[in-house]
Amino acid sequence: MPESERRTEIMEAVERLLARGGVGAVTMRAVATEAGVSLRLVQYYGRTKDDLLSSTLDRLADRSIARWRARTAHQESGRSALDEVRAFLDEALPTDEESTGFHRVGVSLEALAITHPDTAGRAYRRHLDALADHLADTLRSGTSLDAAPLDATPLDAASARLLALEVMGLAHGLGTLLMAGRLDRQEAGAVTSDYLQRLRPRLSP
Amino acid sequence: MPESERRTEIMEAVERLLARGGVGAVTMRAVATEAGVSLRLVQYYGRTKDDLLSSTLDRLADRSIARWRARTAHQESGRSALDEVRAFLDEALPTDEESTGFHRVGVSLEALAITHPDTAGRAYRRHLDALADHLADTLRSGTSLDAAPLDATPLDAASARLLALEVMGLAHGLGTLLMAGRLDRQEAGAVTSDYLQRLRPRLSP
DNA sequence: CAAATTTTGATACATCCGTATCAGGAAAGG
DNA sequence: CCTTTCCTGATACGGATGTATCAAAATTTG
Repeated sequence: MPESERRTEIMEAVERLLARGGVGAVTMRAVATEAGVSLRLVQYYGRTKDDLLSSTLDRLADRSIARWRARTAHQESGRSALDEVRAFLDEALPTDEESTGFHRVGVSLEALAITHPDTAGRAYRRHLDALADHLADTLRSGTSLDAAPLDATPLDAASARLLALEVMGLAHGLGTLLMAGRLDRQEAGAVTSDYLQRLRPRLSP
Repeated sequence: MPESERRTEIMEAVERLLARGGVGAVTMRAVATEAGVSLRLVQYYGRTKDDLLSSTLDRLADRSIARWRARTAHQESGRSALDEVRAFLDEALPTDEESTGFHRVGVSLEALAITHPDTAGRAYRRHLDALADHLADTLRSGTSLDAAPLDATPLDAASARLLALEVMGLAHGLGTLLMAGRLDRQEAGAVTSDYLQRLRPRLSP
C-alpha cells in the first residue's frame, strides 16, 4: 500500500477514536489497534503523537469544508438565502449517528484548541473561517438570485458575514444542547422553525 | 481548617486547572500543588479522582445557576423580555478574563460529558436544565410585567422554553466563536444587536 | 531477479499516572 | 492534658504512555 494511503488510514483511525471516546482515547497503541497495524507503523508515519494529531485535525478541517461545499454545489440555483440557512441548520445539527460522531470530534477539537492554540487551535480557526466565508457567500448569492421582493434588502458583504456567524453560532449551540440530551430532535426543529420565521421578513418576502 | 472548607479549596483548585489547561491538566498531583496541599490530602477528600472530578462539576453546576439567579434577582422589575435576552447574552459571552476561564471550564465539562455520560454528563445536564428553566421563567415574567403592547403576544410556557433554548444555544455558539478568535468583541456585539432587533417585534413593541 | 520501499516483531526505557500504606506530626476542643 | 480531628511525609506498586532501537520480513517497483 502506498505511503499516502496508509497515512490516510491511520488518520481515519484517529478520527474514529476521537468520535468514540474523545481526546483521551487517542493513544499511539489504540490508534495502531484501530487501524489494524502495528504500533511501529504508527510511529513510522507522523513521527510524534502531536504531529499525528495536528495532521489529522488539519485534514479534518479541509474535509469538513469540502464536504459542505460539495453538498451545496450540486443544488439547483434559485434557492433563497432563507433556504440556505434552513439547509445549513438541518445539515449541521447532530441528528443521526454520523453527524453525532462528527459533532463529538468537533468538541474534542474545540477542547484541544484551548490547550494547544498553536496546532489544534490553528486547525479549528481555519475550519471556522472557511465555513463562515462559504456560508456568507451562499447567503449573498441566494438573495441575489431571488426574485427581488420589495421589502427584502439584498445582503451586503458585512451583513452576510454577521448573519453567517450568527447562524454558525446557533448551529453549534443547538448541536451541543442536542448532544447533551437537553433537546430532542423535535424541539430542535421547533426552535429552528421559529428562528427561520423571524428571519423571513429579512431575507425573503 | 474545617473539613468542608478544605474540600472547597481543593475543588477550586480543580476548577482553576480546568480553566487553564483542560481535563488533561487535572491530575491528583497537580491538584495538590495548585491547592498548596499534599498529595495525601487530595486523596483524603474525594477518595478517587472520578469522585473529586464529579463533585467539582456538581458544585460548578450549582454555582453557575446560583450566580445567574442572583445576578437577575436584584434587578428592578419592569424589564421586558427583550431586556432579559440582552442581559443574558451580555453576561454569557466570554469577554473578560473571568468569563473566558468559565467558558473554558464549560468546554472541558462538555467534552467530559461525552466520555462520561453518567457522571459529568449528569452535571452538565443539570446545569443546562436549571439554566433553561430559569431563563424561560425570566422571559415570561418579563413580558407579563411589560405595559402590554398591542402586537406583543405574551409568551406561553412552551414558547418561552423554546426561546430560552434558542438563546442559550446562540450564547454557547457565539461564545465558542469568540474563544476561537474567529469573532472579536465588537462583531459579537453587532451580531447580538441584529439578533435582538429581529426579536423585538415578538417581545416588545 | 534485484533493489528499494513498506511493514513488522520484540523489547526496552523513562516518565507520569492513580492508588495505597505505613507511621507520625499539628491543631483544636473537651 | 488528652483525645479526636485534621494533615503531612516518604515511599511504593502496577499500569499506561510516548518514544526509541535493533534486526528482519514482506511487498512493491524497476
